[in-house]
Amino acid sequence: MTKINIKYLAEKLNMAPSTVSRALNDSYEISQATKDKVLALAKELNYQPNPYARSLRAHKSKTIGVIIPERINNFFAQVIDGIEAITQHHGYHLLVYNSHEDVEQEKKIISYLLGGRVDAIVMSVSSQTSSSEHLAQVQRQGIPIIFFDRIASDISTTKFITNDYQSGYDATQHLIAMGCQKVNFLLLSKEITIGKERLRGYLDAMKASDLPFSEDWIIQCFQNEKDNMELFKSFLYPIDRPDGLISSVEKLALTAYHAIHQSKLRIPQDIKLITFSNMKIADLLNPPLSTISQPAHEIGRECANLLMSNLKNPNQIPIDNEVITIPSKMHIRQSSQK
Amino acid sequence: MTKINIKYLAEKLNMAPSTVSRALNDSYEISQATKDKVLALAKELNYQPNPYARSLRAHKSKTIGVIIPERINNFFAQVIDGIEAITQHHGYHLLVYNSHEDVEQEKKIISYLLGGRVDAIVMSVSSQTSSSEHLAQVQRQGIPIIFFDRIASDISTTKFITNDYQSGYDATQHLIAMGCQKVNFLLLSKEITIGKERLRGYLDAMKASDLPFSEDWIIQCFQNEKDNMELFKSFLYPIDRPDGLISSVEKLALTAYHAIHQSKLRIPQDIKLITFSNMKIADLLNPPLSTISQPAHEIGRECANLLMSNLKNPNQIPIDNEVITIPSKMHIRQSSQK
DNA sequence: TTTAATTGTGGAATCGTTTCCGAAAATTTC
DNA sequence: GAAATTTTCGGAAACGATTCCACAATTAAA
Repeated sequence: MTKINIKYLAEKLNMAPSTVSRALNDSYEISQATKDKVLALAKELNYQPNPYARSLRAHKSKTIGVIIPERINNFFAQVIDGIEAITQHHGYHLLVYNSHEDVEQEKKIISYLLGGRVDAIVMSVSSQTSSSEHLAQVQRQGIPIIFFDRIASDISTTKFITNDYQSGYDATQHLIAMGCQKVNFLLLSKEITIGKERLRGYLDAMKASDLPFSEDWIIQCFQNEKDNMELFKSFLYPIDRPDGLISSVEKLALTAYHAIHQSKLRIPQDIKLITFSNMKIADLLNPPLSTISQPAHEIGRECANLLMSNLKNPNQIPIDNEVITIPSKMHIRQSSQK
Repeated sequence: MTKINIKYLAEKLNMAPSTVSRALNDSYEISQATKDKVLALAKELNYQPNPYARSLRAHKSKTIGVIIPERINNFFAQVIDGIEAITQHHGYHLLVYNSHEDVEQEKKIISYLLGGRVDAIVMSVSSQTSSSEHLAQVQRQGIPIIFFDRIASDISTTKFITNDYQSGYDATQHLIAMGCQKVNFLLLSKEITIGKERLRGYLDAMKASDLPFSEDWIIQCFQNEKDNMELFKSFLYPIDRPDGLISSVEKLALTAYHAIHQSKLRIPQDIKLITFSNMKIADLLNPPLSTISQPAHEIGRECANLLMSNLKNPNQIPIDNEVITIPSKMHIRQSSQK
């Protein structure tokens, strides 16, 4: 099978490669007659330009790198769908990577992307990520990078988050209003910003209430599900167990559901629960699960829109250093009601 | 910012670019002394090879195209995780596309990939896909393509599926054993092979039983959730409603759950239900949902392993035309029991 | 000591596309 | 009808890495 490239077309047409290239790109310098001939043959032979030759020449890859900490997660899947919805129209492709909540993995992925494989990166950092040196390096290479949800605060760029503080506050207040006396907060890791913000909302709401509070109501959870199961059971059995739980991520809430069921406790009679989650079927759970859902698709679209307009601009304007908040929605269901 | 490429390194080191290249690639022709010098400078300046120059030269992109019909779906997410687990070790990158169950979209994606952007494609076809001409074109271009789950039977390549027929048969038999007299089958679309196979299993199990059967027990569903909700309610209200449901895809089962709840029917007392699904939290639903779960991660790994060994081989050996079956597992939960 | 083999390196071509630079050919202007 | 444009196209360089080919320099063999 002979490869059909511009040179081949040029020979067939008895023209110079430059002419063929210009005709294919609809250059004003080429006569309509020539264009027609070239386009006709190109279509007939089903010519497809080599993207790598183009990228090499143009120093643009027309691809965006997307790094997420977890793939089996509705939130991230929706965000990627949102990104793709926009980038597709601009002819961009998506290179998607899963860091599995592992900094080392994240660094490795970043290093792959440093050679110019992508024109920009949009990512949500892993829960382990504390230092952001590897992310700063990306910027030094001149590759635009933006964050969503789990952001690296010390990198100067635009970050898209939801109103994590307010949601944490509201969720806590809601549980208290429903009669909870001892609301615990399930935290995946202290490193990630959203965890911090959501926690801050929880803490302020606790302070604003007349209820007692103890530091050990903040439950520092593990990455591992089994460890968490042990942990949860251990604080569910005692007589002074919590009567309300706020989970900062979906995964922990589901493990909590399992743990509570196994402990023969009833939701919401014995313990009420609300979680941050984009699960679609929260209302099908037993009992229906109260959630705070993030506008995932919109976040993805906003990320992509920002990048597209930045990349379209030939003069490398740095991306604004700002945090854009897109509000979440609280869905009160049975799991957190009286 | 000056770009650090081989030529730049060569100048700094007073060597020829060819020497630098060979040193970086640890060629046997280069002395250790030279290698050391080159590697040292490369590390110091954090040299990153340009992947596009490489791809252009080598006619290899080190990227795999992955096309799925739905991103917000545990099964496909797990498959991609499985693919990535393997390809990563071989230095391959994943370009992921969502066809949104739309053939036209699928064709468009395929056309993007025709220019040599990817070294191979692994995909699950959209439920609308009946003709496979666009897929045949990929092969004619010399790009290996393999399928999983939703396969294109008439394309000569390896396809990974689960024992759809057997699972459909077993699930039907299970419902009958639980006392169902009228088991309906929810089908997303007749076009897709898994739907067909699962349906065939259902039909054979029905035949093998002593129960009556009618063609209209096969419920042809829509893509749209609202339409399906109407449809489901319409057959749930009558007195001769089914007392058992098999759903060929997760989405339909969840809509059915909603419809059944709204119809004030009880699962499993009034109607039993089992579905093909890789949902992790089936046991948290109300009631816990019986599922047939596919070995998604393993399917992904198998796909990737096959491609990696095929791509490693320099002589373009065509991929075997065979169907490999990896068995699913049936998880009986409350929704389908007495 | 001469010849042959080995080792280490440089020069240049190549991958496929785009674009800068020129230069015919066609057209317009005076 | 000559000069000035404008239109249309070809040649060649460039992007960055790899590799074929050539050729010194060194070492081994005769």
